[in-house]
Formats: sequence, structure tokens, C-alpha cells
Amino acid sequence: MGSLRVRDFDLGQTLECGQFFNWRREGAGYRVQARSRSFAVRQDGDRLSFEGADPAFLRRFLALDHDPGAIRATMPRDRFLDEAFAAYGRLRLLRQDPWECLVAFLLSPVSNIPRIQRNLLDVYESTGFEPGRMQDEAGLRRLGIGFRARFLVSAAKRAGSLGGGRPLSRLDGGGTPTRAVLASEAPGAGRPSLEGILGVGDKVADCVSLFAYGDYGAFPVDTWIRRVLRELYGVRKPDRELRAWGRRRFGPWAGYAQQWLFAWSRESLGGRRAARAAC
DNA sequence: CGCCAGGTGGCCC
DNA sequence: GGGCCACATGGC
Repeated sequence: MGSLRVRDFDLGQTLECGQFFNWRREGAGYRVQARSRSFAVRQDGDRLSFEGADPAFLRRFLALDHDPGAIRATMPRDRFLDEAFAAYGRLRLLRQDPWECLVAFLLSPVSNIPRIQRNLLDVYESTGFEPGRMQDEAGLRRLGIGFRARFLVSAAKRAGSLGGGRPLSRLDGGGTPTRAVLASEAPGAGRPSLEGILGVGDKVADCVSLFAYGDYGAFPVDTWIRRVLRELYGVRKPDRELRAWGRRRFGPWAGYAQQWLFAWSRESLGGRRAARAAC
């Protein structure tokens, strides 16, 4: 049983905000499966307790080296961002495994967070995310993932070139977290091309860049972000321009702004029905 | 029942 | 290149 002190960090926000899905509630905390590990983790105030992973791994995976206040300070004054940050500013963008992250977001199109999570846990239980066990489209379809089954098959065929199924060495080494991380993370460095994989469009590619390749300037545009920009910021443009707009407005850490706004909008904007009723 | 959901691919012009 | 539409399945 390990233990770690944390600052400006919220494990619940971090795991449940919709960036990562391979977790379950367990006791007073969570059971997490990531990067070929299964570990239990819980938070009590500023104390993080865990079992099944070492402190260096957790510091890196949970991005405990990121300083939310410093990140917020790189962005412009913005009342919507202030609200989102107040509500969700203690989440961290995890350093996910690229293959696991890709699989998760290939399940995301025209779905919703609870269902994505259910689907992902089912796919994990059924295949362990091993590419060799993800070639049977009909079998995958039986898990209830619908047309997304062929996306997984397409990705599994290319998994080798993505490091599919293998743990990442740079993380396993437990590199020293640096306080200079604000300047040291190279945007999008090292992301192999996802071109040719069915189901990978701008949105999925941006999510993988942001959540697994450290491209913290990435600004994935989905239905929620589109609504935030339209209904709050009054920006109405094609998605392609919204991505660029987000990068430009929020800067090299725009991905954090995106995630704060995303998480906040889901509760504050409410469902489409609620929005319509309000009119 | 009808509509919508962390989009994408394949058409049409 | 923008504007449609189907795509499986589930929730409301």
C-alpha cells in the first residue's frame, strides 16, 4: 500500500470527466486498468492511497506534475473558463497509453459517456485490448458496440505500428517529474499517423493527441464544445475552424481549457431537452 | 414511437 | 470543400 500527498488534485474529477474509461468504483476508491497495470487508488483529502502501482508511475500517469493554477494562468481572462475552472480545475489530463486511448475513442462516435465506458469495459473484458483478439467483427458487435466494431477491427490491423498492446517504456521508467513541465512538453511530438484507420477523424485524432501524446494544445471539438462555443462564446463556425479557434484563444494548454469546459458544460448546459425547454 | 447521442465515411453538387 | 445521410444501439 503506497501513499502520496497531492495538491489541487481531484481523483474523482480526473477519472470521471470522460477522458478515460477503464475504471470501476471499488470500495471508497477506484480500480484502474491502464498501461498493463491494474491498481486500486483512493483519495482522502490531500492523501492518495494506492496498491498495485508504484509512486513514480502514478505521479506520471495522473500528471501530478501539472500545476492547474499555472496552466490556468497561461490563458486569457474569461468568465466562462473561470466558472469551468472553479468547478473542474482539479482534474488532470492523464498520460494514457496511445493504443488504449485510441480504442476508447473509436467507441465514442454518436454515443455518450456512460455507454462508452460500458462498451470499453466489455471490450476490455472480452479482448484485453490485444489486437489479435480484436479481429472478429461479428464477435465485437455482439458486445453492443454497433457500427464501431469495424473501427476496432481496422485499428487492430494497424496496432503494431502504434505500439498496440505493449506498455510504454518512457512511462515504465518513471521519469522524474519536472516543475518546468509547462515548457518541456513538446506538442504532439511522436504521434504516429492514424491515417487510414476507419473511424479516426479530426475529433478522435485530437483526443488521442491530447490524452496520449501530450499535445496539450489540441482542442477536440465535439457536440458539447460546439454548444459551449456557440451558446456562450457566440462563435459559430465549422468544426475545423473551431479547433483552430480553441488553440488560438487558449494557447499551448488549450486541451485543459477544453476539458474544463467539456466537463462543466455537461452539467451546466444540461441535456438538449433542457436547453430547448429553456427557450 | 421518435429523437438524440465525445463522429465518421461516402455520397452529392 | 460544404451539405446531406446512414450507421447500431440504448436511453428517455
